[in-house]
Amino acid sequence: MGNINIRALAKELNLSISTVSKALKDSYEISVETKKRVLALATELNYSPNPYASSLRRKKSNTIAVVVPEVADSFFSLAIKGIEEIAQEKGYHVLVYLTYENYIKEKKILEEFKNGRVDGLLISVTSETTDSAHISDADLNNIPIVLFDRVIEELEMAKITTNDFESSYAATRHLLDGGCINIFYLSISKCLGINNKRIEGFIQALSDRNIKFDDSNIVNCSNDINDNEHLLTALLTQNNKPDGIIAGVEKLITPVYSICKQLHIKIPEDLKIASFSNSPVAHILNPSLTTITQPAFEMGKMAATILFKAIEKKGYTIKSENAVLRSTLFIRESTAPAATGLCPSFDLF
Amino acid sequence: MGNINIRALAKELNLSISTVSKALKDSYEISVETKKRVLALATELNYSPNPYASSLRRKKSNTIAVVVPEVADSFFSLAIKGIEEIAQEKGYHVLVYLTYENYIKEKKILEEFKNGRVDGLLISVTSETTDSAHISDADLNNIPIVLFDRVIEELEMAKITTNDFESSYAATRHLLDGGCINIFYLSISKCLGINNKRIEGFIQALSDRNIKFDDSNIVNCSNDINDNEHLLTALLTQNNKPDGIIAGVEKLITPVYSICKQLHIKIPEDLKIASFSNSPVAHILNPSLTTITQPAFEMGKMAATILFKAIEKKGYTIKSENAVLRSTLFIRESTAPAATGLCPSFDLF
DNA sequence: CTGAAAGCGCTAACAA
DNA sequence: TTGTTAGCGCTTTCAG
Repeated sequence: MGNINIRALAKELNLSISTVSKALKDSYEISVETKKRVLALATELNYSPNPYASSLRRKKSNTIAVVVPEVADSFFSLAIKGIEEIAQEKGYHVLVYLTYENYIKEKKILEEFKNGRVDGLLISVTSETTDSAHISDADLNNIPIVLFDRVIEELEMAKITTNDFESSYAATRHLLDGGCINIFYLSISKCLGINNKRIEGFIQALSDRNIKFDDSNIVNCSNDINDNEHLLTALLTQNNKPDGIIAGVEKLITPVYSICKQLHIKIPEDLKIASFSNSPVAHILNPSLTTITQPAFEMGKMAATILFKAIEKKGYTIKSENAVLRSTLFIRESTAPAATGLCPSFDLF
Repeated sequence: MGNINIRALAKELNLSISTVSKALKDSYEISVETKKRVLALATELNYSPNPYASSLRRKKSNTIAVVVPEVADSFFSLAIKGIEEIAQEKGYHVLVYLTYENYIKEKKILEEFKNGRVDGLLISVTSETTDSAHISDADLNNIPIVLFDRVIEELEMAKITTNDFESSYAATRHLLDGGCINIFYLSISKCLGINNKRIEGFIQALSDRNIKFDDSNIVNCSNDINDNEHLLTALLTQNNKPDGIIAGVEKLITPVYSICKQLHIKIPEDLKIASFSNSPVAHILNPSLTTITQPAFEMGKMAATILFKAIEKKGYTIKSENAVLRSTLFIRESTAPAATGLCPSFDLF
């Protein structure tokens, strides 16, 4: 009934509590005979140890926390999947927290980790997060932390990222090669480091080709769908019309495509589009979408793997671990050069 | 430093442990003055209570578990989001477990809940799950359970589902109205109740129109992508070619669309397609996809809300709660009748 | 209004 | 090889 504990087993078997405890842990101190008896009764009575008693005593929760801005997004879903897979292998439990791109929420959530609730933390910060004191705080409590994807540069902690500058550069270059001369970058946040790197890659590619541009070529989108629709409609109807777009985040593709359809803007003839995206359906979109695809699942796995290195080896520091994985540019129809038909999709790198 | 506990506060303030404990809980027994002092020191020392000590003592974890087959899927992502939102409101923590459609894993995961780790469980079973003893077991441990989407009929527990029969019927009817006479249903599992209801709706719609069909009109897909590609290629090249497809699950759409492109099968002219799907990009696919869309986010919220009713009111039973939410049929280009252009999408019900 | 004390269920010294 | 015992940090009677 759940209320069967180690004491009940001990009583039933005429053994001491500690003997039972050790037997259940398969301790070498206990005779094979006794172990058998204990195990038999345990399974018979459907005994299951109370994890919190154990956590309290051992100061170990066997639980990790994953804090992400969003889950209904291919990147984060895949990352969580990677994390969960490793955690399951290691016998750990995974607490998932969503921040909804809200810094206050993120801060409040991290408060919960200063007290032994989790043995480690994996986090990808919100687009509002500039201050990182809340993360340092968690660090001060000696819980190992791995930042992934949306990291904070200044923090001296383990970081798993992708080659954002290079992949953004490559995508921009690809649009330029296709004949674009007025490309706009759709950004999600002014403060996100990862976003800035992507923007830098974008700008560098333009500079390298001596294409003129200014701040207005960077469009700051919001987290609100309606706002974005207005913003994007304005962008696509303004005088200085874009002939190319790089979307810094997957969720902007739906409104962009919809608006183009509405306004009869032809992709890729009138407008070429590439997006950072992990959507599995990019290649069956109309037209199929050129994407910069991050190895989300692998990032999750790697982040978790590094975290467990710190958790398992006490005192071992992972603070300088700094993996940069490579994204892949999948070239598809949405960026096909003029007068060409269907491009087969392929991996650029 | 995390090792600051209630005892340290008490010592510092020359108060007893219990007074401090009560003060922190804002108990009416404690003077305003004392409360102030306690709170002040607590914040100053960055005190945070140990959740597991509290859980152990109160036999309450303030944690719920969500067990789902998959997370890189729009339906489950959205459902998790709904659940997490409610949990956050209530101040609960959410443990997420993925079963990867593996019954053994599911069983092992549920084992963990017989001991107070969680105060409640939300589960959508794997496509392999036929036996439900593991779920009844968890129930016997008095932890409230809400089954959602992929439920097990036989279990007398709270269930949140959608009108699978009706929506499948409506989708099939829609294909028939569009002129299909040889529709195939792509199924994920022979044992899943939800799947069977969808199949029944499908069959009923065919029967009602006196369309002949047999078991071969139900194609059992696997969880392996490669297997499915072969299966679907075979289906689309066989003599008895389908002129309509209903996909019982979102992830089959990518291979179906790809194969059609490869084989130059025109959608919707040669083949009309409708799919159960929560993908946000259905309407920008090529061609845009007719979907039966479940209210995934709302289902998650409702499932969590019902769970909390049971958690919060001790002894209150939710076992007979049985909400059936309505899916929406979004009619789009992939099922457009011959010679018609673009259909605006609308809600059929 | 405050405090003493028992104990949630388990672990780990230490003793026997 | 087994048992005794002292907590982990908190909550909650019950006394004062």
